[in-house]
Amino acid sequence: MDKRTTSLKRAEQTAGGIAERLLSWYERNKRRLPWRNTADPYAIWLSEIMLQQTQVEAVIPHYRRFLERFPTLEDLARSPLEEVLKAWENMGYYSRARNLHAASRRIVDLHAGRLPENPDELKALPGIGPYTSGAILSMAFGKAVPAVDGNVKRVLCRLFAVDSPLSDGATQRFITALAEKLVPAERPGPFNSALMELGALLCRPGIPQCPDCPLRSNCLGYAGNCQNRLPVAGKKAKRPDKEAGAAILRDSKGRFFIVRRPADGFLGGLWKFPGGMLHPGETVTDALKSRCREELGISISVKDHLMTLQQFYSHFRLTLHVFSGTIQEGGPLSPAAGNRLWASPADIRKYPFSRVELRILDALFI
DNA sequence: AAAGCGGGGGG
DNA sequence: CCCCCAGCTTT
Repeated sequence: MDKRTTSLKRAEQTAGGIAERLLSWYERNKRRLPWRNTADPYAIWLSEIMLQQTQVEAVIPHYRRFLERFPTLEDLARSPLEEVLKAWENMGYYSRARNLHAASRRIVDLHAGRLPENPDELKALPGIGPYTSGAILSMAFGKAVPAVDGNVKRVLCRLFAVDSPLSDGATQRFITALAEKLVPAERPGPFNSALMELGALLCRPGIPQCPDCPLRSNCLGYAGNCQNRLPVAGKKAKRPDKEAGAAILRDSKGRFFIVRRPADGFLGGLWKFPGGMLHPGETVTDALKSRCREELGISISVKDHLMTLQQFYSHFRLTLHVFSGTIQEGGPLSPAAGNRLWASPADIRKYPFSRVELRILDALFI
């Protein structure tokens, strides 16, 4: 019989015992997390979006602040995107905020303000994929569907000694099939949370804490002493180095000239200081003048070097040279006035910025 | 299937 | 330096 078929059969046969021991362990060892105290589908949805590729400890303060600022789905839907991005500031992956906002409006318009309870309608909402759909359905609506995140993939790879690369689509489908066999009809939400909690607390990347594991007797990885080598990762992409310039342009009143980034691109919708990437062989001064000319239609002169910052992003590493400067000609507020403005030191932190701009403001004591 | 998309924690 | 993190969307 096919190896994966055997594993699926094994999953089906052992599912009951696994769920029982895992849930028992979970009740005794689970962390107290803010989103575990609510039954509000909106709050659960919000937590799952925030937790995408983001560690629990980093999410907690943002989650509390966000719910305080937008207590209900309706509050979120009727607020401007700018305020949602401000609440998302410093969390990264800002498309999550844009999608959350867009989805909230769609839910109000098409679903009477309530999150839909079927997978197809959920996954049709922007920002909700297979994992988040499963998490909402099981945790908010009690449906017996899996929620397969990075933790669950790692746990199941070890539990069933899956040694094919996780980057492979077929492996991912197989893991999901295993999870479907395991998720119980009773308490599917806590079961999914428990599987993730096991991955976060014991079955961690690298060397897992097998002696404490409630599923050790079921674990084929432990039995074969290959748990430390699983899961098998795919190949990783190298991050290129990039260089950019930013110009701090102030008017006679001391206000800062800031520009809003395009809505759907890198750090989309957030504000920045004018400037951009250096082309090969270009000096910072030339790049600043050219990018301001090309993107804003303004002519600037570049004065003093203020600072140089390094910022790491998911797919490249940026060195950002920050210079002061002045606007020579070209009315900065026309024609695209909606995407550029003068911000006073008292007002500037009301606009959403990414991490690197916040570091510049900090360094300038603004 | 691969790339684009942030920021932070930990080894 | 590396890895990983309660992933999704676009190409």
